[in-house]
Amino acid sequence: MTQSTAPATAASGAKPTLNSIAAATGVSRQTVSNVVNDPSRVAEPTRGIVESEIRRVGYRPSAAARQLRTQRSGLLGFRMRAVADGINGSILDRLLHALTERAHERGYAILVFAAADDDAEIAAYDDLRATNALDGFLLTSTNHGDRRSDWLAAQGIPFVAFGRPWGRDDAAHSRDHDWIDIDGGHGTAEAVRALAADGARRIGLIGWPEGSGAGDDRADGFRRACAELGLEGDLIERAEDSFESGQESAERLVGRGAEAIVCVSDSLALGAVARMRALGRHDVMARIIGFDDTPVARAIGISSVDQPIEQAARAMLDLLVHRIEHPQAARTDGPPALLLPTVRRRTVA
Amino acid sequence: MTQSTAPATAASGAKPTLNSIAAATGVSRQTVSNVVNDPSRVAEPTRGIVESEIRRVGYRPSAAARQLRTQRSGLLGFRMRAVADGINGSILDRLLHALTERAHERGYAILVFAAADDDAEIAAYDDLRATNALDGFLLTSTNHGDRRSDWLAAQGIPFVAFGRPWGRDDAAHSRDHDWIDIDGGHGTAEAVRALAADGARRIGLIGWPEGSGAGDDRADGFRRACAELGLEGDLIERAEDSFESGQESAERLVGRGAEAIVCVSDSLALGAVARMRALGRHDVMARIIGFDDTPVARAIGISSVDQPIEQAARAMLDLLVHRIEHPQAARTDGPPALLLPTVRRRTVA
DNA sequence: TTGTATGCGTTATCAG
DNA sequence: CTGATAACGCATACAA
Repeated sequence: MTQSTAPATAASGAKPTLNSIAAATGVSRQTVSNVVNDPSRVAEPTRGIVESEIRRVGYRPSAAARQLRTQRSGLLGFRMRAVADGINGSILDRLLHALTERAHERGYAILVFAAADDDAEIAAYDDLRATNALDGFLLTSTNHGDRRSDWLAAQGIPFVAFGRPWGRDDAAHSRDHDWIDIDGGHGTAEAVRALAADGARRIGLIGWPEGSGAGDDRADGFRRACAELGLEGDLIERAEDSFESGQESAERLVGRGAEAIVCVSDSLALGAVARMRALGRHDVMARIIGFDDTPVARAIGISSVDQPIEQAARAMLDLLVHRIEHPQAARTDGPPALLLPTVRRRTVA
Repeated sequence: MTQSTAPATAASGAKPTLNSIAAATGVSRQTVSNVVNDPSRVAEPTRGIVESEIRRVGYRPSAAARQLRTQRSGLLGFRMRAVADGINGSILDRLLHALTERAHERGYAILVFAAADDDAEIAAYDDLRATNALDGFLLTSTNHGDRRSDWLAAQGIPFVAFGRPWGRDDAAHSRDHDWIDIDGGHGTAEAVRALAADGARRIGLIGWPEGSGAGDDRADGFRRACAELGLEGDLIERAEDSFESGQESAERLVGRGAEAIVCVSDSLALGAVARMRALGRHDVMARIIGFDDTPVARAIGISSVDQPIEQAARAMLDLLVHRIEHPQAARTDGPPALLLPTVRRRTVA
């Protein structure tokens, strides 16, 4: 156990290669390659010998050589976005974490890159694909008329989006490409139901400005649930995603008679809670539900809609890896999965 | 402007290569290579022709081929850690964002990988280095007797750490390897000074349990500043990094007579603020300073020590890229830079 | 200044 | 079941 972590770097001199172990075992290089890539093809006496030599010298195939030959890199691209808010902006960081682990399990690694906007992102795709031969891309924050997915699809580059193809919701188009999403509308609807079960009748929503796919979806869920329950569904304020917006919108909503509030983000919820506390409206403060179940919400005790990010990451990788490894395969049947978030109830300290 | 983003994928058939453009321009492949890698070596009539052809067909060198030849990948490794807290855990996410941008500027890309613990991280180094030929690694969260840096140094693999080589603080050892760090002690000291300037005499500290490099450093800075100012320096509580710890420690500190509190993280500060508010101690609440200047602190209005992460990222990349591209170069003179954080004063809403 | 030859480590094809 | 041969795209020494 002198070097449990570094299998065989110290002992040998030069880096082991197919050739070197072929020479050492007296078989052809091709046979060694077969032992590595398709062991069933080589008969037992030989295979054992080669395998043990491979272990002995700690041979690892060269990704570069393999990539040169196969035109595949085992790399997946993920664009880093500037953290907008940081409170719930962390949702994408959680996603990246989860994707990294899942990718590793499946033999892929993730290459992160920076891009200022969607056009820069497309340029980066082009570049990374041409030079580094990335096998596919992981898209986030899709939106109406997203040019990125169009471009990738046109190029025939495998990718999967976290987010629906907004704006092309007829059945035909929704299968335009692989995607996975979380049913935000279901989340806000559940939030409304939870609040109603608490006895609230006049429930308000603090949403994002109209026009964003995810934002409109969450607003729709809110209205749907209100209609179902026979509640007034127009207690809606829309504002950009920030603490301040949460404060102001919340105040406006209680001014309009709201007894409870659903927020489409924890930033907004945090602001709403703060303002309600400041106004002495502890009744409303106890009935605020945020979105994303961020650490802050957990700490403060704000109820929040929890998105199954880990599950989404796994699904994204399943889709993408399948697309990469079976390029010719027909699209999978049925619509892609829409994962369901869960409301976490808490009590503000 | 039909394809501003995809220079030349549509027009040509096969992917352009050195050979193909050599053939097209009637020069040798080597000359084309020179035009790409060392334009000064080729004379004007030729160079212009080749360059325009390169642009025309949108040629991009193959990273795989280049890597196979040069044994360099242009890839830097960064380990993703499980988000401990999320409130200030985001500091590493900020770092990754910044590193990604800086790396891009210098022609490198970042490969993120998952590892459960430091041993797994070392195993990952070994693996990524052997297969993907990563050029170097970016370490975070260094600690006492860090085995990762020892291993990397022993292997002669370029790397740079975000964090000092804790525990080997004699001058000789502090130059063991490249690192960059932020002077946490300076941050807490500044916080103490700011609070003292506000008139506070009995200032408390909520720190992390003894034994972590960064934690002890911040505690030291606190004591140093107290001593300087002639203040009592033993109003210290140490607890794990969480909202709850912040609440409890803060309560204990005011029980011991504290009029103001410095926290080594925003999670702790958030807890402290909440508890002070609950206890009606608005005087203390207004004199709490956190650490990391997270979005939450900004939103709530908690003062916080702001770490110059972007600057650190730039410095890390300077160091690492230099080490990669000039392997033989002597270590730079003088001690590595210790960046100074800044106190951001705010008022809790 | 330009061109020629060779090899980086691997896998695919096809023959034995 | 195994092995010889070729090619992936590039860069580096060296020759012209």
